Amino acid sequence: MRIGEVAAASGLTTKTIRFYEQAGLLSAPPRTADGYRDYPGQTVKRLAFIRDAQGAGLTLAEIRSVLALRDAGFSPCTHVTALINRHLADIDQRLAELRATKAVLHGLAERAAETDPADCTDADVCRILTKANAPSPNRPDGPA
Amino acid sequence: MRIGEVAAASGLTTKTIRFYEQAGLLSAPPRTADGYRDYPGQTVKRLAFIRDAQGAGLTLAEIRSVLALRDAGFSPCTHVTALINRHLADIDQRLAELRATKAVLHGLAERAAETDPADCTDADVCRILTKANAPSPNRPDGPA
DNA sequence: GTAGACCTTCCAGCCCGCTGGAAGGTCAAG
DNA sequence: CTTGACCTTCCAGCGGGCTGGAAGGTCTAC
Repeated sequence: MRIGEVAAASGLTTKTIRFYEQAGLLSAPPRTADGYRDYPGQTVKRLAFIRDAQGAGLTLAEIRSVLALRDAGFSPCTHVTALINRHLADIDQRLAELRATKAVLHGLAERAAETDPADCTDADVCRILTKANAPSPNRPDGPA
Repeated sequence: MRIGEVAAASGLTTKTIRFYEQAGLLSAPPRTADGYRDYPGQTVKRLAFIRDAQGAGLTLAEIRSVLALRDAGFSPCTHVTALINRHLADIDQRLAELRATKAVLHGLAERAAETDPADCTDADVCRILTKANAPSPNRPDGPA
């Protein structure tokens, strides 16, 4: 099938499909006499897999690694399990960061509510934001 | 003071400071006779403010808008409050997304635990990740 | 013959917040 | 005089996942 059909069947754009090829997620398909890409039907499944894996939060690079294992004849189960666990850990960390930021913002919102704009002088830029990190005993550091 | 001193005092790099100038967060300082940037002492405070605001999760574009208001002689309080509230909303949404992804991954991890690699055939790429082939009877699928 | 739907390639840009490097100028110390 | 620290400019790239456009080839239908 041609790229447009694959696109329609998979819900992606032709651009994205070519991009995936270029990114190593799809191998280059055979070409018709006039140079058009001629995909086997499984490509649609492969793209569906990519979608699923993306939905699970895997990056294209990770998905590529899974596909490469499979393409090389290995069962990627162990690898996939490791990826899943790593992503779970990442997510937990990200959740913690977000919650910390949320707490900071809540504090600021409170402060905003009780701040008189008249107190906000030029020197401070903005009194609401200025001392944000100061009173906190343990600052979450680094723009992660 | 020269850019290096400002960098040392603020904990940023000279690169970053020049970048901030270019990004409109700092106005171009006067120059010494030999063309070096010659910053007033307040710049360090302004940079500290930028850090604080970043710590609160504001983007540089937002911080620029706050600074612009202040520089124009307005009190940015209302604006800042709106930004804070918007960020809180964003964070809640992001938290929800992350939790959803986490749930998906947990489901996958479970499936991984009970999947026999031998069942994982070439056609599937990986049975753990493939949604369509999921034979689990009790998996409510709800993409967030 | 001509429109238009499809395909091809390659290059560029998007967002965000920097970071690195090249190539040069300026100053103080030894 | 040389070394080295500092400063200047400009340009490029990172990661992630595409997306857009230009400029062209090819097929079908009318």
